[in-house]
Amino acid sequence: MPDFRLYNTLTRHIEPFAPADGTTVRMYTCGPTVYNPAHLGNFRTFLFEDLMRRTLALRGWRVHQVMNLTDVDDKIIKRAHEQGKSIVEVTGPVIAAFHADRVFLRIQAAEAYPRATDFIPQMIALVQRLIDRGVAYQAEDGSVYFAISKFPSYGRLSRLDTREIKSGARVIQDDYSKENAQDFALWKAAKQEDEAAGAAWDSPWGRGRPGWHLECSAMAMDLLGETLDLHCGAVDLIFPHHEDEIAQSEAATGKTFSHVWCHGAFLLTEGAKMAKRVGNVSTVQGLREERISSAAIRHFVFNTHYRKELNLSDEALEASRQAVRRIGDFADRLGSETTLTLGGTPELARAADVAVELAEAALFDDLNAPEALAALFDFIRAANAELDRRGGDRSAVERARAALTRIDSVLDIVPGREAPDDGLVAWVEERLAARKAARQARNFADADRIRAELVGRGVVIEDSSAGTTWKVV
RNA sequence: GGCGCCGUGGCCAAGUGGUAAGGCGGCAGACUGCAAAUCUGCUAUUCGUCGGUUCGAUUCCGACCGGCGCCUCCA
Repeated sequence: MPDFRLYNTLTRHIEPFAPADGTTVRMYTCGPTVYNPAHLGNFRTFLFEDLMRRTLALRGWRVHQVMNLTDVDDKIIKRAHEQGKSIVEVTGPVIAAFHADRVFLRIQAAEAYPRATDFIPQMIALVQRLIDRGVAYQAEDGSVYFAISKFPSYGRLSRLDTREIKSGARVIQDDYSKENAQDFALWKAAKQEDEAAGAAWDSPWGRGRPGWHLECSAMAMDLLGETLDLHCGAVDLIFPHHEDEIAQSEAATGKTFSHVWCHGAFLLTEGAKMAKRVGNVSTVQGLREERISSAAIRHFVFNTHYRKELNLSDEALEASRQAVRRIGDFADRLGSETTLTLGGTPELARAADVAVELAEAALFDDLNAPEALAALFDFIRAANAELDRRGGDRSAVERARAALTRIDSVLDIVPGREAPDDGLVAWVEERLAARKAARQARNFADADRIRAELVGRGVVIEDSSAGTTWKVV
């Protein structure tokens, strides 16, 4: 069994990883708050989690991933209020857009996408459990808070246990009801707007709604059990969100909430964190309109290690677009009947084996996708050179195909080829026939004119001894 | 102020205590009628700066410079 290692935020070390039961990884990933379409920064995290689940699968484990959809929170209620809608009316279309973007980016579906509003009873039960254990209390304002003073290991994940608010920190809101400024809300007493937006539920503490941290704990434990193998998110969730999840979960169960915590780094634009409040966001929809392919976006994201900040730029995106073009050409070549007929060499088969071995080793070592990409490109160069030799061995070609398929089962960066419509095919074939005749007559002026005509409609041709192939770009 | 991350060729980006993967771009060559694709060669004596440890540091330690993030609800 190959090693599998992950960087655990809890210990700040790369350590061996395996699911507790030896077969299925139970993984919780913090999903979007659905008040606004997710931006590319959000999706960098979801792509990191996609890389995670695919790599776990490559390693041979089953994956049970849960990603929550936060469909009740301050911003959603505010938006509902502004638009005179209920929170459901606000979140419905945003959730649909999220999945559309997710599918476009080839992010595999998680096993479950629970919505916070569908788990209110479980959340209430969790709050009750915490009150019963004496670690939560209802304050004068009707809200229920978690008393961090009752949870000694609070701050272990974020290492901010001796926190003090100093200049430079965001100013804390006055909240007279809490016993301690650092206590966080489990259950928020309903306000007028909450009721109006359909964001209030009955509870033993009166009408109210769940706090943000509470929902993740309640849903994770309900769907995956009280101890998870893995919990993922972006670095900004380390504090307070994940810290608070640990506190309320472990205070309630007395068990470890998650063995391993993994956090992805930010996507930056113009040197600053991409965020709605900074106003420098790029959306998946926007990139689609610029005709940036999902393969190029995946390459761009996976070309940098998930724990390192990544700057979005046109230059980097263009480089990824070209890199992915090369991968696509190679995939086409490898997949063609002609290539199978011409066959490969023993060296081709060997290169395929080496590529798989190196890519797996890289991915299993804390998801080193950049190194896996390097292995893939080494393979592409070696394989192209070997294919030029027409070794005649079909099995070598099949082995190379299998290698590409295996590596791409994680990266999924072979660009898709949309099947051209029949009309275009007929036209291109007629033009190519005319060009062939012109070339045979050594009338290169006409031949080049036809080629320019094809390029004008986005058709690029490639002559080889085996004939002329074409593709739409 | 506290905690933490980062700084590698024109651009993007891996990496190791023993002398720098890969991609994009560029240059030259092969192939081609010309292209395209592909292949071959070249493109960092050097890894922010200055010290220290070491036989040896880009990799460990310290200082400094520069960039970024978190410090209560932001992926």
